[in-house]
Amino acid sequence: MEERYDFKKVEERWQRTWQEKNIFRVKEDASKPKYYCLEMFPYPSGRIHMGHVRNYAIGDVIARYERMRGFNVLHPMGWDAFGLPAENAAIKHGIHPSKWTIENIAYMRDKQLKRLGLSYDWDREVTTCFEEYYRWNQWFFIKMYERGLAYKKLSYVNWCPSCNTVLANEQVEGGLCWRCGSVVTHKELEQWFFKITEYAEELLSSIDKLTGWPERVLTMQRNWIGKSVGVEVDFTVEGGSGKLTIFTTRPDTLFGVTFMSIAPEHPMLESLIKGKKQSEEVLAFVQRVLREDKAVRTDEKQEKEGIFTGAYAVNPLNNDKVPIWVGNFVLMEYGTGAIMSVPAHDQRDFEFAMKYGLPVRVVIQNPGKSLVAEKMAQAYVDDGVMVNSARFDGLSNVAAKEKIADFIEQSKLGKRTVNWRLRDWGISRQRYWGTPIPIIYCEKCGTVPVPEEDLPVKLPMDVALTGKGQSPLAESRSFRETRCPKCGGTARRETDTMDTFVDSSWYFLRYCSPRLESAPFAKNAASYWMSVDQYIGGIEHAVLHLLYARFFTKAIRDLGLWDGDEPFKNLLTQGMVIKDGAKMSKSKGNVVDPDLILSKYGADTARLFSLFAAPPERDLDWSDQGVDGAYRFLHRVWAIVYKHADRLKDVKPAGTEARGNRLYRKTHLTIKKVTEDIEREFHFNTAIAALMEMVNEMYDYTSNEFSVNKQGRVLRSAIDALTLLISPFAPHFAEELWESLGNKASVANAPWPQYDPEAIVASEITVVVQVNGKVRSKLTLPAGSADKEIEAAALADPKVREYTDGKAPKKVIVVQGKLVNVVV
RNA sequence: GCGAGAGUGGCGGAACUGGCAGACGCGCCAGACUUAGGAUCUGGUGGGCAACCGUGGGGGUUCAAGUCCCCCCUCUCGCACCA
Repeated sequence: MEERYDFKKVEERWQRTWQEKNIFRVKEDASKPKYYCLEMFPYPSGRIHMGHVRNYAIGDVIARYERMRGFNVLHPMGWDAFGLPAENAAIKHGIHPSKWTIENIAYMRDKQLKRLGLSYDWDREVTTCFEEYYRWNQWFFIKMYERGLAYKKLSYVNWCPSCNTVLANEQVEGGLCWRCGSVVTHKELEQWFFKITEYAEELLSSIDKLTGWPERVLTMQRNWIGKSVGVEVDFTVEGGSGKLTIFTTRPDTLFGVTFMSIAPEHPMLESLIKGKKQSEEVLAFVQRVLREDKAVRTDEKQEKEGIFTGAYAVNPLNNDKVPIWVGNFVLMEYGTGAIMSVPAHDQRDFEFAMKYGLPVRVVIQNPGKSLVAEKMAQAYVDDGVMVNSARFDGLSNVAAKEKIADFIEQSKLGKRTVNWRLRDWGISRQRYWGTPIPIIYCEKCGTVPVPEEDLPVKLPMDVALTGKGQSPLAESRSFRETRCPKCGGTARRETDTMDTFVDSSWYFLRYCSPRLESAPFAKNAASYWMSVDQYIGGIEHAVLHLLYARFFTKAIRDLGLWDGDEPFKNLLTQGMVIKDGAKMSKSKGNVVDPDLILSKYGADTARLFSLFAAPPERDLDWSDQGVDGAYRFLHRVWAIVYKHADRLKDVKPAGTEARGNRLYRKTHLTIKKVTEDIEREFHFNTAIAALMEMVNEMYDYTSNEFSVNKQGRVLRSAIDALTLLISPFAPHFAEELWESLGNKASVANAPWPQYDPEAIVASEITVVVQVNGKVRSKLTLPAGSADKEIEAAALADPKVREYTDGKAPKKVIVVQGKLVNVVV
């Protein structure tokens, strides 16, 4: 151990040692409990940013802690390596996406991540753009195709004009592209879909099992899936031109229908307006609305507009004749594209009725005060008693919901049904750098999946990328033209590639057996390692990756490949790294480059600071001065250990005989505190604060006359504990101290310290004395003093006497060993 | 509008079941060592001269409230015409 802490030497040395000795290589071991710790793998953009540093530092503390607790820890890392930036770089700089990606990975792995000292089993590295990986994307696709979970249909899709590709619903944020922020347009295209809706019910119901996930992620998923239970009801169109089917979640308001509204795209529109005097006007309205951009039209602030079609529908419950309107707010893709409108009990309908002078009919009476239709200023949407609803009058509307639904089903007027907001997952992308969809189109045989033995369908390397036009793969004749696997005739390949979110939907399973060539993963390995015990990543994936991965896991289960329902048992969503109150971004000029921090302070300081400055789930405010503080702390620890290490090398650590010693007690209190803080929601910031307190105590303890004989053993046990406790946070640093104390094996595999409950018992207690709830004095009493003794001591206290002014106390409250409140 | 989370010193943040508000760190002030200090160590540091006042604001419960209850304000994130 050198006198001065030289982080560069220390970190390089231990990184080399870990690698040479394969300290973090793991394999299945039935004799040990397993722990799977996973951080969301990065996109190889070229450089890591502070968000990555934070994410991996958090994961590494957990992995190292659980390892020391005796778990067999799987802690892998890989690359989400397909995606658009590689293609854009190719277009801009003329470098092949493959070369660009592989060079980025090499830099990020060897020059950045490895410098952070993360305890990964690098032998399990997974790279999704390699054939050995993406062939299994294709294999899953075919398995899903065979089961009807992958299908092709013509559909309106979200189209990003800037990225030149399709986007899934999950990738459109407020009408803008999630990647580049361009306004998303719509296009009709033949698209491949994964039938995620098949799992809608289970994806929703098993959310309740995800007790280790943050509530807001669960809420976001629930909202996204958007289950709504209701009834479909057939209204007949007056004049006999068929049925108009509507969906409602409020069958209890059926008697209050005063008009109907249909979407401008509704297929019945044409027949409804045929021969009506207003048909031209209606068509003009519809065309105007349809020309508007979808994002604009569906903006809530957009004024609700409509026009009467001239046609009427008959309410099957009371035979009322109600006008049919076209509304710009009615969505063709939700429900049936037609709604019944009940202005008395729906605010939107109410506003629409007021605007166009349509009638209001109350069918649910407010039990408090009587509603009068003409005097209503807004819709009444709460529960109440049924009125104006024939034989349902007098029932509570909650009961009537069921009764009316029953009646509708019995009379064959409609049926109970469930509507979902969740749409099937469109996975076709008209881009190059992704997994080719393994489908062949044959004129004779139609759509033919590529046979398993012909996989992978390799991504050709000689495709010209222009960024213009359709799928780049369509430009490659050698790729496009092929033979039909069924009849051998000429055929063409599908030239779209898969959404890269397919890659990340099962990579956690691949880590279980990353080099397996016969299957995506080995069932026994997955049985041992899965599920992921702790998953860590950003909140931005709440409904993208995290929903797709859950879907894939369930589909994989149904393929019989793994016996589990959910991929991630516990989820930690770490906050963003911000600086000067804003997210780090090039345009703001507040980016902190991890490379600079690593060169100036080293990995251990960078890790320590990013864990100390805020609890993991909160945003972290980066502060250069705060980093100095973390750096200083390590130097301070180094200095005190260096000062005593030589003398203490052969000193036995103190045992139970040291109970009662101040530093010994602090040591055990710190072991307790750090352990509990890690266990309790990973509160690393307070755990590190406790370590700082302990170091302050060590300085205090050794500042006066110090004798190795008398105090050395206590100090030795303090330094031992400190080294172990700090090792998940500052691993290189801890290894160096651990070695200097005479240990041969890596601290990474040393057992986590245990505290001695007897050692933390205090011999004296400080009792706070309050008069009328205000702190007036403090008493130091022997531990275990009885309440009566504490009370007597408090009343005898001169300060208390002064404040009670000689009056007899009205009441005295004694909180066991802690506090006395004298009430006068 | 709905849902989730948050408002505590000059700053980042502590306070786990109601019981000393401000742990720990940054910054600042003073001292020591020094030719020097942007190194290190030691001490101090919520406001106010004081009584006292202090956890976004206003009420309440309680011997005791950052913590529990009611009303309101602000900020962040997500969803948002879903019938």
